[in-house]
Amino acid sequence: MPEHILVAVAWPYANGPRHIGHVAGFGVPSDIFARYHRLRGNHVLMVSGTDEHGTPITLAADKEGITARDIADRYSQVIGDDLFNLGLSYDTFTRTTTENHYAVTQDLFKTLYDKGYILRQETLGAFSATTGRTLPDRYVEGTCPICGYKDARGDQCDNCGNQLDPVDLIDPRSKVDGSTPIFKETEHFLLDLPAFGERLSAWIGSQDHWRPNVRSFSLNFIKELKPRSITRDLDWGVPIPLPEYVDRDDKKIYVWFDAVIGYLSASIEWANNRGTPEAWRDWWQSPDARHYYFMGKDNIVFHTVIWPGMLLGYGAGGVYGGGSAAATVGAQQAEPLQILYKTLDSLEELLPSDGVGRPATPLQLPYNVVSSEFLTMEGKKFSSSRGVVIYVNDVLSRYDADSLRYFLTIAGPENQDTDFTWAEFVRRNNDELVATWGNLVNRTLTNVYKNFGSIPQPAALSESDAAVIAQVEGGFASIGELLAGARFKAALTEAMRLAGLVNIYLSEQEPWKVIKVDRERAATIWYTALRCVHSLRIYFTPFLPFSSQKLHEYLGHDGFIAGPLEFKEYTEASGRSHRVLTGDYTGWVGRWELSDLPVGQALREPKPLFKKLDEKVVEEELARLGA
RNA sequence: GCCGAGGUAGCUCAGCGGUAGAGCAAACGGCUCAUAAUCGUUAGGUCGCGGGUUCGAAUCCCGCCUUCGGCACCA
Repeated sequence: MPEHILVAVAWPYANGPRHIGHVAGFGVPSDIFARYHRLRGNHVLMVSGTDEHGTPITLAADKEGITARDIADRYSQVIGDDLFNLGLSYDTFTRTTTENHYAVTQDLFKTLYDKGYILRQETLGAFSATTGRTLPDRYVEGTCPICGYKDARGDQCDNCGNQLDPVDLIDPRSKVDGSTPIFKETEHFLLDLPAFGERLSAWIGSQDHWRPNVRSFSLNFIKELKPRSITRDLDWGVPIPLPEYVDRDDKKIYVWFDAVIGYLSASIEWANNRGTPEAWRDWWQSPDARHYYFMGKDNIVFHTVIWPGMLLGYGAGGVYGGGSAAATVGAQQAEPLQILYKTLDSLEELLPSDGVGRPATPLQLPYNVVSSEFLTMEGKKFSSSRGVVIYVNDVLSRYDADSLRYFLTIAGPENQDTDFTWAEFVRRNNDELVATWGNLVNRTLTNVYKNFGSIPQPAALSESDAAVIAQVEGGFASIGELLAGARFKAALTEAMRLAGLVNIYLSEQEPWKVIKVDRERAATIWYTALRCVHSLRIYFTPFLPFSSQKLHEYLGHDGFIAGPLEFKEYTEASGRSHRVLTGDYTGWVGRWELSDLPVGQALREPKPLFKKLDEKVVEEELARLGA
């Protein structure tokens, strides 16, 4: 039975281009996972988008004298291009600035508010005297009241390590322009996380299949749950859906609150865009669906505690959870919802159209939260400001996506921090990817193409022929199990080991010698190698989609085993349009199972799958870093 | 400071209660179909330090050293 698998990928923040550490942590792993499950015949929905609200984007905009939307537009484009070029096969990669996302976010907020899970509280906040903008704690600097250190930050003193409150700093100043901040009382909304404490504790405690660090970290975190602020004093965000706030420009929903809702809103957008507006429910309201979230370790609690808390609170309520707009927009709530959405022109189009009568069903909680560690760069932390950074775009402009995907999988930060160095990148590419897998494919295809032109008819298989075939074909089970368990590094290692077995087999059999005396035996040896390559092609497809597609074609097969992605433009009610990264993956032909190697099928002229890199690129890239 | 994760061969990492592993780098040999690719052999570690539990610990517990992450208004 095919399963419904939601692959929910962390939303890259659109205040600049993303570096390879970001795609190493969640982009490539999530894509491998999604492609594997598609090969298994499961119904995969892979969603994400650019995260476009929040203070850093407004600051970047101020710096350039343009609007926050300008910044978000620019980097949403850049990031989308990067993900496309890396071959990340999202069903929908959208943005948090769509009307759809605003509507879903406001529904979540309003529903939680109506249910009493959102509290109101007056707090003291810092504001810039020059711009009137809010200053987050870390953007206020001053003298530490405890140790006297002159450049303490509002949230913490880097000298004595004590946690601070910006109000207590002596001679506070704005980190942005040095002006003295103004402190004033402001009302905020807080998510009542303690209300979910027991349920979260029981739920997390029972998730035995999570990676241990994710589970223990989360369990520890919820020991001391406090209400968490979900609004900010800033003009760039989703409007607060309450009559007294919805039109105000000085207070919006906190970016993290809306960002996690993106998983749901993007699923709904996907369903709408393809003309089946209810289809998202097969993932979100089906108890059999499994949700996998991919992110870096700094985001764990947002996905294991805060978002699940929001989902628990929302339950089967709200416009989306209840199964239909009509069911929840009953007599009592019809009016507030009108106010709620009055900034939108056409609410109806955004709401489910035919869900009336569907039983209220709570939205699904995460099944697994797959968190990665961090990638470092030549031994140092990535830092855009200090120039310790390699942008995805930069790498892809000079090297193949599959080379980068290979490195980020085999040497990525799956279980612990790992280091990217150009020397390792070149070595992994040349000595592993090219030498083991690329070379096996190349020597096999060129020999067969040259000597037979098509897949040769084998005679009876010898014991060693059968043995190597059996070992390689065992990969469907062994590699499949590793992939299903999100153990990507081990899975790729196993695939490489199996490819190596075939190289050994060929060295022992020496078909290039045999062919001079016994053409039929040589044909059998090459058939055996081809049959292994034919299966290995499937194993490598999730990891290396571009080269696997080429191999698929060289073997004489038709159709896409890993086909093209596409951008589509969608226009919403307001008339504003946005670009979505998507693709039609249902027509792809590969299956994660043994398939016949058709004897007599003509091969297409093979070319090397991968490029060997000159050792000089190490020096060149290091020089580029220094410059 | 509190919480958490890591410190294993020259390098990058896997193993996480049962005689120390892989790849690369190093040394030697075979092969020459293949992107001078490949195949084989050898060498290389008191598994951060100190205690403890156990028949047995890299693997569990305690302490210390060290690196990194989180600690509510950066995402």
